[in-house]
Amino acid sequence: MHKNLKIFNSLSRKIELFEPLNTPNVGLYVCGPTVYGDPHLGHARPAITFDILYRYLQHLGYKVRYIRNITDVGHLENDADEGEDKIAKKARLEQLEPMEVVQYYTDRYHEFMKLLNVKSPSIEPRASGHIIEQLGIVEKILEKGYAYESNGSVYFDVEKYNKEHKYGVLSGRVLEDLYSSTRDLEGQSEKKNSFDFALWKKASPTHIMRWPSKYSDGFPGWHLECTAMSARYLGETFDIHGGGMDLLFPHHECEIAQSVIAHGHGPAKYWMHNNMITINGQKMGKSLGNFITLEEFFTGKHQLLKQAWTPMTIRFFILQAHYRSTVDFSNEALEAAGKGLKRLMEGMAQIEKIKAGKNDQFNVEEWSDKCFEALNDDLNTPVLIAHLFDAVKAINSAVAGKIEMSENSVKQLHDLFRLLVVEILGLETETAAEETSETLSGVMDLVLNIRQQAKMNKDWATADKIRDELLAMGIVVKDGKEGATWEVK
RNA sequence: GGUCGGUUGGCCGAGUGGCUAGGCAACGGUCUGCAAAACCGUCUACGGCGGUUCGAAUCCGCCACCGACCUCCA
Repeated sequence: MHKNLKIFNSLSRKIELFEPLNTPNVGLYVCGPTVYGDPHLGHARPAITFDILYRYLQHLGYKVRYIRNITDVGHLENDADEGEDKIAKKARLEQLEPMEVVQYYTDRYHEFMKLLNVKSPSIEPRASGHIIEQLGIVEKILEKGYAYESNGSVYFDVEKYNKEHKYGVLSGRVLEDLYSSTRDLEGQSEKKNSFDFALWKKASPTHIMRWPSKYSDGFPGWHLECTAMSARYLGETFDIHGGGMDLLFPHHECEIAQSVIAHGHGPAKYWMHNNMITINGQKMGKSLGNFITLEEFFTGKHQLLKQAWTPMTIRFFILQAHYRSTVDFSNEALEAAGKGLKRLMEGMAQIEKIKAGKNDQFNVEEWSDKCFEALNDDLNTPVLIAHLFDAVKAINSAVAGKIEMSENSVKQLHDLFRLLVVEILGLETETAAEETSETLSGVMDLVLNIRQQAKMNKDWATADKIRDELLAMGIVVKDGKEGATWEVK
């Protein structure tokens, strides 16, 4: 019923109505991590952004096949495709088999994604497991004459491609500009032009990750894996291709070129790109060395961090900004996010305590429409969150007896709030209180009863002592009109 | 240098040609034995200069500053 999701398509640079190629099925492909280092805050952004999309599409009733790859080969370290494979390098440094490195960081990635409550994709293919498919595409492109062999490597001929097709449709690049801007990289290259990109790279004698092919013992070029794996699992044309904005050029541009030649058309109907997380106004990234890993956030062990932040605070922090805007990290921003999240989650819990009345001073339907409108508007989570806070205000007022809500409204609000917060935004209560044992709650009832007695006897010393010492143990006592409640901090 | 994007109140962050999100912080009040929580209220911003318009933070132009991409990056 709310099926008028609109998304910003990087290809047209416009907001478009989302219409699947083959309703109710939706194919979604997102570029995953290169597993050669611990996941940092920047990795959390696309994971969470597309997690929201995945969850929301499912909520809308689509059957979604979500592919997020693991890049474990062929990602070259230096410019001009002349560098050393990232994973192989790390492996040599640490005296490990490359696949050990891959396994370790893949596990780490999964571990942290799980903490962030990011759902697993339907399929998580590895580049190294699809060498045959990639070689198949190399073959096709060679056959069609848009690639050339050079010293055992195969390169895509961008200049030739650009004559019949437009290179740069996604990024807005013009080939002529690339001649000048990349001029100084030429020289010892095997490539005809510096902007040609590798489809297959011959491995140097010391290179450990290698596969046989008729061109050479080598490994596939970076852009090829996504073309091969998306085609294999989603078909040659699918609905949405996503990734970070930094992948827009050259990675996604090259994917389109490869696909156009190999399959006769671009891979995806919609392209979506999330913006970067910045730190002091600069992109947080590996190359700048200004990144903070997720583990550091969760433990607080980083010189720039004032304290540890919970996974849900990180998630909420990211969702408070629109995915196409940059979001600037700071302790203050995280602190504000953490407190806001607490208010939101407590508000959700308070719904249970509303005593339904006769009048209805909160229009749930109108509110609900606004919430879905925000989601439909290119996944505008910050606006959705603003609406959620409006509801929190109403909930608190209702609990305080300042406004009335009908029984039906309370029920609707309860269900909708949970749907939006838990199912779609993927926010969960993190307090240990969730796992409160019967024993503890029994003990707490007793303790609070004794305190209540003390209060009635105006024995403030005892009452305060109980409150203060519970606080020291991490249990917050909240006095209310109907007696005290408590929660584990 | 080229291409693209941004500049919003103390901070973070939405947004729209007129009805002026939200969170955090701050201040005042209600409640409370005190406090916390909660509630109510206050704080009215859109880089600069021009232009279009009855009306612009929102559209156009110029300028300034910041950033992304052009090499690996989410």
